[in-house]
Amino acid sequence: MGRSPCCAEDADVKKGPWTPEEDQKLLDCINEHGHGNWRALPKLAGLNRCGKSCRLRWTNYLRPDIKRGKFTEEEERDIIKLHAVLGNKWSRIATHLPGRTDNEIKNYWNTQIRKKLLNMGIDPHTHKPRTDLNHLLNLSHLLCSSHPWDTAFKLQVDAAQLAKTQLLQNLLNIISTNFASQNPYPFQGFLDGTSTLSDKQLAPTPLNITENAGATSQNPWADFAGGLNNEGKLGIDNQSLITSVVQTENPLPDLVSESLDQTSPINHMVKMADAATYEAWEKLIMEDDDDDDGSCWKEFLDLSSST
DNA sequence: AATAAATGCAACCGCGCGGAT
DNA sequence: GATCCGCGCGGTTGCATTTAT
Repeated sequence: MGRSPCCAEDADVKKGPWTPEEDQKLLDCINEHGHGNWRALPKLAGLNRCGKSCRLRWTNYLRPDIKRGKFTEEEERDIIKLHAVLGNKWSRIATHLPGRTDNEIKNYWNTQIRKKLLNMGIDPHTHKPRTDLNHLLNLSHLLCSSHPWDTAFKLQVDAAQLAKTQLLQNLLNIISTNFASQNPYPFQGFLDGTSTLSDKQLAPTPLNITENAGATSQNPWADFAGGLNNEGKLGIDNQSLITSVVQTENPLPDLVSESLDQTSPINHMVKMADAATYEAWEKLIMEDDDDDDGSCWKEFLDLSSST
């Protein structure tokens, strides 16, 4: 025979929100006896609750090391980076964010980050650009003709902000171009040195903001230098931004998707990847984050929330 | 001010893994 | 080796609060 059933099978245990009295009982009990055996704990604490419910209350709310309050930008970046490698492994992600619970991170992802990524044109499942045309059209619409800076306003708009917006638009152009040519990894060339973009394409070219703002470029990089300085050179913010974007795309293995095609070879590879591989990627990402000033995600998230 | 809709979050549900019997 | 269950996890639900109309 195995063990006896948990929670005394359909016992009339209380469910729903915890009262302060219940919290105190649970705290007192754990302080006195620890929480080695969740099943036995409710009885020990004098609680009419399932052990599972007690464990959840402790890990998600009562634990003394839980950090309360809003997520910082750094935490947000870490979550995004880790999610790109680990997928919805919230508990694994939580191990890199001291004081945050998996439940809290999961909720934050679903309510905040997910929306931001979608607004940025990034698929939150794959961390790759969204390819549906409707979205690209909507984003382009937002960035271009219908935007308030269509007329005199654009003469006054902050040049750096405009540069960022144009950069995003150009990135979308590149992405859509590469997708159109069946290239699922638009930044792969930067990784292996076989970039399909020439130095000429990458080089900044002068741009008349008043004429070109909102125009759709045939060459994705041709008017990349929007918002540049008087010499027509790319501003340092944009240089670091594009570098960050490329670097952020590069270090990752095939990204984890929640909706992987079960028959695809890639999915098979993902399944076969051993835990050590992912741990190595986790480590790499977190180390990379130490060296990174975080400008990439911050810029993107700021930009996203301002549109 | 009243109501509806949207949002955020705590808690529950169900499943899989691994250990105990 | 087979069976059973504790535990932890990810997904989902439901309620309270906030925002929009």
